[in-house]
Amino acid sequence: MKQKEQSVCDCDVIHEDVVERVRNAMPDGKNFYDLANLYKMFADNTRVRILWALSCEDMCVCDLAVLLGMTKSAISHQLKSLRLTNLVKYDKQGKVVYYSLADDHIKDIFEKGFEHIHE
Amino acid sequence: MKQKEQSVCDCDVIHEDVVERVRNAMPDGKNFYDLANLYKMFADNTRVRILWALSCEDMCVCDLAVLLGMTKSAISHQLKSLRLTNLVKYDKQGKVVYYSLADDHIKDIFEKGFEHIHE
DNA sequence: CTCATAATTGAGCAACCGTTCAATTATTAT
DNA sequence: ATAATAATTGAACGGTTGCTCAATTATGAG
Repeated sequence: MKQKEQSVCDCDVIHEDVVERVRNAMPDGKNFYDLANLYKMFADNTRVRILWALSCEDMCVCDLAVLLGMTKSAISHQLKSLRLTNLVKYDKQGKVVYYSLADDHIKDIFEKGFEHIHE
Repeated sequence: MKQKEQSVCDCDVIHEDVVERVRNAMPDGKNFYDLANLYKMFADNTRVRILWALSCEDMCVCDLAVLLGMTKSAISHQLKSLRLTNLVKYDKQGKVVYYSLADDHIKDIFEKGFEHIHE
């Protein structure tokens, strides 16, 4: 049995071969960071409903607020997060800002999720 | 222009037809709640790495701790969350508990995620 | 039985997150 | 210019969350 490999870990390796194989196959840390950040956007009840609504039709902040029974401010804050992670884009026409999904294949992520919870 | 439809909302409907259509197509609230909870499990750097590692090979708590450079306690806490949401299952053999993905199609969720961040 | 080790557990704490509230910007209409 | 409205913004508050730490359970070895 081998000594611990990282100072932060409090135990010995039990299956050194397994750990080595998985470690070698493991993508770079940045990938997981980005992946977790992507899923964070789907991990909130408000955001996931906004994204789903936009997968139906483009909508403005007011319409989303009415649809979800929330304030424009709350919706706007969430839309900002979604903008910063490039999940939605916007189109200002006069006073009204129309939001839409940044790319169609975001719907695929929904589908996979719904598939999983309906089993 | 129509009056606000829910007391919590602070504005009028701009596109009544859009809101109506989306509202009618919208799945039940419970679906979004479950969906958000599912994605929450992928929305943390530690959990997403655990899930990915388990998609490679079954592993015990110690191995995961060594692989990720974390304490057994931290890993065990996260595995509990993953157990409670039915994403992983475990198999105790003597003192060692082996964890594995609850079902193979969890990998599909990864694929969709990686597809999106690599564009 | 006693000891070592794998794993779990609960309390506590710091960091993060989502909403509210009030103020502000931008645009249109009068 | 003034008023009204769509939207954004930043601070603040309360709730949640992920890790640490110490204690505990469970199993196997000597």
